[in-house]
Amino acid sequence: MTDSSRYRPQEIEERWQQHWQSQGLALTPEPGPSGTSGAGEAAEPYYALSMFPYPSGSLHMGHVRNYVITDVIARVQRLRGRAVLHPMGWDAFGLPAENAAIERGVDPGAWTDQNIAQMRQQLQRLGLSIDWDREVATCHADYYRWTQWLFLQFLDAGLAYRSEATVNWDPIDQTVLANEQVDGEGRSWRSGALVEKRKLRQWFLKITAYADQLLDDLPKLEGWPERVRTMQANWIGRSRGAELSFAVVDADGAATGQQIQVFTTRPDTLYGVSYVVLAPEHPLVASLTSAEQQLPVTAFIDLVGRQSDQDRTAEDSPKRGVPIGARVRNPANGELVPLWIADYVLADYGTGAVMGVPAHDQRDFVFARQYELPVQQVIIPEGSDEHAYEGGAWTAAGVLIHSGPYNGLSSSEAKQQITAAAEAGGWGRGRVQYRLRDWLISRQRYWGCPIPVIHCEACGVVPVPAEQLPVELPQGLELAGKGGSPLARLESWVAVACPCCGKPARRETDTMDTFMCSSWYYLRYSDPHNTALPFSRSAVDRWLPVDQYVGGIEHAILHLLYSRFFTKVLRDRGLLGFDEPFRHLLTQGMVQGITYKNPHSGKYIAPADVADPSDPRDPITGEVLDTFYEKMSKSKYNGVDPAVVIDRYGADTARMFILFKAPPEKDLEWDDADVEGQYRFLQRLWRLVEAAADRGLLLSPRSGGFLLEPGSVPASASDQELRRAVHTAIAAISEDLDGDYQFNTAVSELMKLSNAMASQLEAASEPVALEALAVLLVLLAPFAPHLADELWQRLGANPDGDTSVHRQRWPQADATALRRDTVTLVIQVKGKVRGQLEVPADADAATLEQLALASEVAAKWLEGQPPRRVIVVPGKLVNLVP
RNA sequence: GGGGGCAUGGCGGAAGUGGUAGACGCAGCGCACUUAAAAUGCGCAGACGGCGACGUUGUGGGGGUUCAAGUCCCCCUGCCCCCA
Repeated sequence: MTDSSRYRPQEIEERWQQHWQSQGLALTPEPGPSGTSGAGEAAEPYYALSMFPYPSGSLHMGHVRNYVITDVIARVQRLRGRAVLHPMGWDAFGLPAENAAIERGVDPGAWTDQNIAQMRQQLQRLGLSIDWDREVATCHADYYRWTQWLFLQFLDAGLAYRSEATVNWDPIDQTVLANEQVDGEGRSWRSGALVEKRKLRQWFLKITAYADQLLDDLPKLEGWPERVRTMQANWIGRSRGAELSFAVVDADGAATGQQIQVFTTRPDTLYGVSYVVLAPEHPLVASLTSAEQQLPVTAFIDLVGRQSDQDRTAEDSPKRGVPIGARVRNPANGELVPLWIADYVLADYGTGAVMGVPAHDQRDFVFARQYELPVQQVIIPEGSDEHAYEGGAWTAAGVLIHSGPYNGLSSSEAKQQITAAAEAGGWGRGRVQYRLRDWLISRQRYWGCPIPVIHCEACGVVPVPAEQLPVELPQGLELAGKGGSPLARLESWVAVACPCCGKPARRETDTMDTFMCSSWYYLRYSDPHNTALPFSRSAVDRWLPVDQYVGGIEHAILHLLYSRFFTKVLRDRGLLGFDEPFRHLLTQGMVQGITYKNPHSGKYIAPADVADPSDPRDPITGEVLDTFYEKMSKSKYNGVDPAVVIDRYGADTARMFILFKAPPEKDLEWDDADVEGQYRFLQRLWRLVEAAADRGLLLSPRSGGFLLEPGSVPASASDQELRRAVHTAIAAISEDLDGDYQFNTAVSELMKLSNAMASQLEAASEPVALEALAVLLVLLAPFAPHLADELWQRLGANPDGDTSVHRQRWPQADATALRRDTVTLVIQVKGKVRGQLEVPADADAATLEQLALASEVAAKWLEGQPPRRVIVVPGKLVNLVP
C-alpha cells in the first residue's frame, strides 16, 4: 500500500469542511421564484435543532454529543430529500460574563464575543452541517431588540405585571431568582448559595394564566419522553379542591366580621378540623394577634424568615408554630378552633392559610402531636374498622364518620356535597389550585436584556415605544458586583423623558432573566435577518414546529416550559399559527469520564496519575482507589477535551464513537480503548474502499442513483449473498433512524456491512460490487461525513467537486434482494431448542411439521412416540411436545 | 411518602406484536505474518461438566400464565430521576 493512501483524518477533514462551505451544503433552502432554487423548492421543510449553548469559550463533550446527534438527523433528512433548517446560536447573556468583568475588568460584550468566536471555531472542527448564516446571539442588539419587543407584547396582553412579592434572593449573585431556579435544598441553581427571602417590587410574567393549557396539551406531545411530560405535569401541579371561610370570633364567641379563607383539597375532612393555621406572613396576623401572644408571635415570625420554603414544608422536618390568641368558627359544625401560625404554611401558596386536620394529613398530624392539639378521626377505610393512628395520618380516601349529615358518604361524594353546601351557604366555593407560580423575570444585573419600560411620576409605567427599540445596554459601565441593579448607578442612562408626557422620567434598571432570551430563539432562526419583526408569520409557520429538538434533560422544566408558554402567548397574539414549539424531543444522556477517588481521603485523582488502570492506586499513598464513571468536570479531573480527541483521531472517529457507545438517551461512558476501536473501524473502511479502487472498481457520477434496478437477481449465489447484506443494512439503518433514534445499532449495522464486504467484495461481479460500495458510503455519510466524502471522491464519483456524497439520495431497500430460498428452521422439543434444519422458505405449516418429524432431532428426542402436540411458526420454528 | 425509569457475559450494549438470548464493539485468549514488537489478517470466547459429539444451567431474587417468557402478570430487592 502506498503511503498516500493511508487514512489520515487530519489531512482530509479541514479540506472537506472548506469544500462544503464553498458549496453551501448546509445552507437552508428557501422557497424562491420558480427555477431559482433547485433542491429546496418543492421539498418539504424539516427543522433539526440543538439547544443552543452558553458561550463559555470552551466546548465540552456534552456539547459534542448534543450537536453530533442533531447533525446526523439533519444530514439524514437532507439525503431523504427534505429542505433542512439546522441552525446554531448563542445563549449569550448571563452571569459569567459579568463576573469576568468584575474580576478582570474586561468588557462583558467583548469577552462574550471572543468566547463565541472561539467556540464557533471548535464547533466547526466537528464537521457539523450548520447554516451559519442564521446564527443568532441573544446579547446582540439586533436580537435583544426583539426580546424587548416581545416583552411589550406580554405587557400589552396584560401578561406582564409589576408586583411586590416575597422573592428568592441569591446573596452571592446579588439578584432575585425564579422559583424554578431554586433547587430542592433551597439553593440557587447557579451560585449554589442558600436563597434568602426578600420583599421586593419585581416584574412577573403571568404563566399561571396558561397553566391549564400547558398541562392539558402535554398528552399531545407524543414525540416527547414520557418522563419530561410527567415532570412538567408535576411542576404545574394542578389540584382541585375548595376554598372555605372560617369566621373569626371574639373572646365571647361573637363574629368579628373578619374571615379566614383556607384552601383544601380535602373538603371531606372538614369535620376533623381541630385548628386553623396562617402563614406567618399572612396579612391578618398582625391585627388578630392578642396582646399576650404579641411577643412569641413576633419572635416566631423573625425565626421563620430565615428558613427556606423547602425546609419549612418537608414532611419529615419538625413543624413549629405558635397560637396567636384568636379563634375561628368551623362553618360546617360551628365548632370554635384556635388560630395558629406555623412554619409549614406558605404565604404565596393557596390562600396562605390551611385548616388543620391531624387525623388525615401527615403534616397536621405531626404538628398536632407536637402541640397536643386534638385529633378527630372523620374518615375510615372502606369496609374496615377504625384506624388507630399509631404511626400517622390516614390520608387516603374512605368513608365519613363523625361528620353530621355526611356520615357514610365516600370521600369523593362528600367532597362534592360539602363544596356544594359551602357554595349554597356562602362560606366557600370549589377552586382549582396550581403549584406553578408566576414567572419572576427581573434580575438586578447588568449583562442581560434591559426591560423596556420607563417609570413616570405622572403616567406610571410607560412602555418604550416600539420604534425606539432596542433599549441598548450602555457601554463602559463600572461593575462592582455589589448591591442593586448596576444600571441604576448610571444616571445619564436612567434619566429620560417620558414618552407619554415628556416630563423627566426614569428607565427601569432591572434586566430580564436570560430564560426570556432563550424562550423564543428557535423562532428567530426561521427569519434571522428580519429588521421589521422578530420573525414573519410566513417564515415561522413554514419551519415550525421544530421537527426534532435535541438537548439535555436538565431543561425538562425551565426552558421547555417557558418556551411552550411563549409559543401559546404568541399564537394568541396572532404572531404564529401553532400551539406547541417542539414536535419531537430527544434528551441526550450525559458524557461521563472515568473517575478515580481515594475512598479514605475523598480526593479525586487524575487518570494520568494512575499508573496501572487495572489496579488503580493513589500515586502518593499507594491506597487502592475507587473507580467509577461520573459526569465530566474539572474538579474531578475526569474530563476529556474534544480538541485533543479530534487532533489525534479526527472528528469522524469522535462522532462515530459517541453515536455507537450508548443509545442517545443513556449516559455514555467515555473509554479511550473504545475510541481506538472506532478509529480502527474507519481505517478498515478506508482500506476496503482503497483496495476496491485499486482493482479498478470506480463509480462515475450519474443522476439516476447507484442502485441496481429493483428486482434484479444476480446470477451467482455469492452476488446474491452480498446484495442481501447490502439491502439488509439499508433496511436496518433506515429503521434505526426512523422515529426513535438508535444510532448505536445503526453504526453496528454499518460494521456488519463492512465485515460482509471485506470477505465478499473480491468475488463479486462489478455491478453488485459497485452497488455495495455506493450504498456503504451513502449510509456512512451522516455519521462520518468527511471520510464518506473523501472515499466517494476516491472512487471517482465526484470528479468535479459538485456531486458530493452528501448530495445523493438515501437508498431504498430492494425486497427482492432480501428474499431467501431457504431458511433455518429451529426444532424445539417441549420448548427447548434441540436442533436446526434448512428448509425451503415458502414451505407451509404441514410440510414443516413433516420435515421436523422426519428429522434426526425428532428421532433422538421423541424415542419413537408420536408427539402429543406440534406447534408450527412458519419460517421460524417447530415445537414438538411429547 | 407519591410518581416515573432501570436491572442481560469481564465491560458498553443487541434482541418487531412472547418464538434460536448475548448481534456489534471493547478488553481477553490462540494462530498466521515478523528476526522481534507494533500494525494487520484469521479464529475462540456466558457459566458448569465432558477429550469430544453433547448435556446441564443462565437475562437482580421468588412465584405464576403459556407448547414457548429477557419480553406478560403478582410479590420482593437494589440503583437512578422528578415531586414532596
